Amino acid sequence: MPRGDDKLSGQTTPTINDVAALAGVSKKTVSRFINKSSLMSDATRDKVSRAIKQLGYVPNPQARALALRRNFMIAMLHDNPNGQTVLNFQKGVLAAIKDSELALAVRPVDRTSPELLVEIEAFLSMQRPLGVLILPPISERDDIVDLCKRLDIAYMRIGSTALDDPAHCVASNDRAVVHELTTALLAKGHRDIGFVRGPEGFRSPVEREAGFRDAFADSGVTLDESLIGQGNYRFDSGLEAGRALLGRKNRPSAIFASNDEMASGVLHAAYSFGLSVPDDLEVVGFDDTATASHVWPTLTTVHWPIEEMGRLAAMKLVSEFLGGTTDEFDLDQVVVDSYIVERASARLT
Amino acid sequence: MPRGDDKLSGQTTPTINDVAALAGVSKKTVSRFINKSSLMSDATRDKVSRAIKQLGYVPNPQARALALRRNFMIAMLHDNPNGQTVLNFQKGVLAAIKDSELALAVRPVDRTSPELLVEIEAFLSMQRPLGVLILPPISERDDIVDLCKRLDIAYMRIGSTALDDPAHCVASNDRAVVHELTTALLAKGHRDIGFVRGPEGFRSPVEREAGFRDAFADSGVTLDESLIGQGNYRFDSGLEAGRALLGRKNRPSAIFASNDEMASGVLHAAYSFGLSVPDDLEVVGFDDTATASHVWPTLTTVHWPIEEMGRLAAMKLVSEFLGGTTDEFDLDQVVVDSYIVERASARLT
DNA sequence: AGTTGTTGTGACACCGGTTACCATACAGCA
DNA sequence: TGCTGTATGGTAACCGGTGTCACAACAACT
Repeated sequence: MPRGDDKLSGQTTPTINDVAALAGVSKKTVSRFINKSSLMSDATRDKVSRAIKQLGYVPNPQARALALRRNFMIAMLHDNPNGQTVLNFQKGVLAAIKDSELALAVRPVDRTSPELLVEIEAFLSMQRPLGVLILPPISERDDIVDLCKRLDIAYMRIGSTALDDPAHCVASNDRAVVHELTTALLAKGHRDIGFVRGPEGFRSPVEREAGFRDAFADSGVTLDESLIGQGNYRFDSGLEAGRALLGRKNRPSAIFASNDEMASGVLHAAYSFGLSVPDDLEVVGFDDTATASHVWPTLTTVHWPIEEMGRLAAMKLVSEFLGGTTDEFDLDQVVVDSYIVERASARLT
Repeated sequence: MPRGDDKLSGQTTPTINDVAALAGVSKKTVSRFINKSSLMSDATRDKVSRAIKQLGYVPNPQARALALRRNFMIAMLHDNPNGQTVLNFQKGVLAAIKDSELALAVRPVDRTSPELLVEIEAFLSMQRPLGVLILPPISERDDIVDLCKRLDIAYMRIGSTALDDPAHCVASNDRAVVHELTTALLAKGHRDIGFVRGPEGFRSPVEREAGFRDAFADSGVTLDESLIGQGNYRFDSGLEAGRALLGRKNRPSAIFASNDEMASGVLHAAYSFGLSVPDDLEVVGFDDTATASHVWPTLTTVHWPIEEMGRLAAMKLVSEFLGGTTDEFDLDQVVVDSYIVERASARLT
């Protein structure tokens, strides 16, 4: 006579109780095993391990979430600064957590909304992620970080410069690489180099601009301030700034745009003036998004390692909870190096 | 003498018990209210409602997840077919669930992996989302859909043509719009029109190609099969196919690439042959991603309403659980219309 | 040998909801 | 008035884990 359970045995997933019963221990002991408690005898560990394997037991994340008051997921908080960028970052994060049981929740926000903090708090206290990855530019906002601390949610800030102690941030060295690139342009003989700045009020544009200015200072070349144009990281702003720069009586011989999208805009501006790139004008960008290799001519740019940063940030965040898999990563690492990618829009050598 | 609770009153979030106590009812009654049970007197409903408002009570999703065996999130399953596309879809989904308490989990998979189904099953049974949005091309796989049914997880398939009953799919009318576009090219006098096909084995490329062929048939023009090149939706394949087409003795006067990325590749091919677009060659793409407006000349393309599809799909999926907010949407809608966007790479009028 | 300290294990309450089932109150009916 | 039926509310068990704490076993001390 079949037991009630039997007809469902294929459907029903084993619980911690089943494992405990099979191993002949209490559920607490199984829980200890799952959480890698050191207070266990090898004999017990073995019994439990065998039972788990035999039943194909997998702990229920919802139950753990309730008991631990944390969901088994990490969240990405961003302000949609650049579509491609977010996607690349996301790719890195997903690569890092692929083999874990974690999910990735994506949460875009609007930094101009007065409700920003309230919305983020609602999201975080609702979903209670294990940790949050905060992308630039909102990674610079201390109020959001304070919120995470108050809610006791781990966080990782992504920036163009270190924003916090090493345990809580991952950064790129924008300033240094822009310095390098600008120096190369100066060494090539360019004197009138236009610069298209990113949006005001955030650090990444400031860093990139600082690298540009540093290079002039270090090379002893005077920077013509009127060659610095304002943009907002978007295509149209690059087009506009490019038109303004190229419309001058003595137009620049090279233009550095703070990101690829604006650099594409500059290319369009150049074409609309009938200029040929790189013969009449050299153009460089920053980010190395797909756009950089799809425009014509292909963009000489800086590879911004946003995907690697995503992977590193996720690893650092997750290592607190999962432990172990830190082999291939130095979790104290903060800076991921950018590097120059030379393509057709500017020859640097 | 302060009670123990008091010093935490600002920190601790109210539970269903607090609401029940304040309203003077049992937690079951509060639960009934939350789940919109009809078996309640107006007086009780009012008491509970007031208490909830007063305490600012929000049901704990983790607890509900455990009891209901469903997590309050929806998942996006995709095979990273095109970065920009996934991002745009994601945008639509997020717009749809913005005001709900749902989270969006993103889960890329590798359709060539032999472990595909196992991985998806692990993910779904682990996270137990309310529903899954399946993007093309894996939306075409019935085994994944069967898996969802078996796990009792709602699903929504996204495709270039209806893939299921109206309750479970959202589609675009690729075939019709390609027909329209091709017809316009033919009407303009083009006879040798190159076509760059998408990857083999999936429906969307087939649909787009079918629209192309239909237009020739309906216009009574003979299609030169050798003008059909194979691509895989990626830039490089467009470049290669473009080179092949343009290297022929009698090169085509227009090329239709099945997506924008390949169309960009075709543009590069044209430049490498010293051809001017649109004067020597007209090029059209498909998707209307950011790339289309960033390349030079800007691409005449088809706006593929992937963002709108994301919004619609999410609304349809979520409406089953949340009810209500269906005002602005026709939830039986399956097809979202694409339309032609005329830019500089081809003039159609 | 008796005391202390350390380590491994289990009993039980708890996380914050939902569901099954039972207990009322009250209306309609004979 | 008593009986039944239907609303409504309450109780306890449950979802599947984790935390606290008591306790047993055993080694290392006086």
